[in-house]
Amino acid sequence: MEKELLLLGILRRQELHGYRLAEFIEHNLGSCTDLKKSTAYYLLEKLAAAGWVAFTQDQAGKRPARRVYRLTEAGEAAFQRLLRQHLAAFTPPYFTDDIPLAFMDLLPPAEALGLLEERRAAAAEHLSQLRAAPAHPGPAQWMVAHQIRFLENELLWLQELEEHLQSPSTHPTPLSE
Amino acid sequence: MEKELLLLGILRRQELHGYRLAEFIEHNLGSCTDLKKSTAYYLLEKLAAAGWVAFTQDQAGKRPARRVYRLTEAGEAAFQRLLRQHLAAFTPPYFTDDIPLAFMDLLPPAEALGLLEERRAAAAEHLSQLRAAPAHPGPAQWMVAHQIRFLENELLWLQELEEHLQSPSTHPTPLSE
DNA sequence: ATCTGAATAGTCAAACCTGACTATTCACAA
DNA sequence: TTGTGAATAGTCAGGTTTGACTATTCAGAT
Repeated sequence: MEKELLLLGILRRQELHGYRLAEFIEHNLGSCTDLKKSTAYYLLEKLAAAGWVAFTQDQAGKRPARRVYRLTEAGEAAFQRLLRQHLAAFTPPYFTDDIPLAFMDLLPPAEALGLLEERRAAAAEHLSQLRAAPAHPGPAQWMVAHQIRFLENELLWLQELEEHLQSPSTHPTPLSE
Repeated sequence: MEKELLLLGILRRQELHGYRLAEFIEHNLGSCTDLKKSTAYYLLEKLAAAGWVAFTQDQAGKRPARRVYRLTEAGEAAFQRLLRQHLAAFTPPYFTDDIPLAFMDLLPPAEALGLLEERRAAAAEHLSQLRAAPAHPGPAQWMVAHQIRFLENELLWLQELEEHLQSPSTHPTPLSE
């Protein structure tokens, strides 16, 4: 339900139609969520069916009427409940990028090393993109901060992984001690 | 395609029928992937349609015939290609748990703090579960190691977040400097 | 005045994923 | 030998997500 929570939280601040909402998410939260435009439309209909948002038709000129969504009272209650519930919960994430690590041993160490260096370069690039971002002040601050924190840790981890591949003996194996 | 890569990599080592495959994943990789049994069946059919795996009917007694899947040559080629491609790539993960952070400021700081403490306790619990796991040696070593590394960083980050909530002035705000 | 490409606004079929369900076999206790 | 619960093996309807598509409006170039 986290995506629903996000939509509720945004609509709570200001009423919007689907396109604006999706645009807002893409521009402000693009680095923190994978919610796509078509998913947003889908979820808006679901929220409307649940009575958590309502909409009015906004007929401007001859173009197809836009649905302008706003939070209902039931929606506000749901938002409050979901916010608390999900703030207290911890869900371990799954890293799809980790799957190839399970088969690294099938490659010549030198090749694996080269590929991991590519990966680390991509991660480093991504991190500097994030750091360079317009530093827009807003509710996404903590989300971005966490993402940065995560990436910094990833870079360290990838470096250690590479060091292990270079000289397995002098560097600790994963779960060792 | 990472999930497909995982299935290919497992079938490459040994031919299996759907149930064994799903069981293997659940037991050995449960903490690292969210691949479910029914998804495995779905993907197996997809892989078969693509010609990357083939199956033989294994009729034992009166029970419905089991499909025993094995890697084809095309599957081996695909595996080699996908392994290199995904080992070199970096895909930023999205943390659904971060979404509520965007709305933390709507709660009284004391309440937010309490909820975050719950979250950190859950994360710590999860970490010790992982650490206590049977330390099965296998190809999943690096995946588990990464997960542990990630969780350690998460705990530190949550602690800092809590400290900031307790005394915003003396602890740095997210993107500050 | 008209043309063109970008921005706006949204739809839809197809792909993906999952929980809940069915059905058989097996171990073993009663 | 019969009943019971766990393990085995898989299916399927329904929910979710997405890329690709349509269609309108608008700003500025020609």
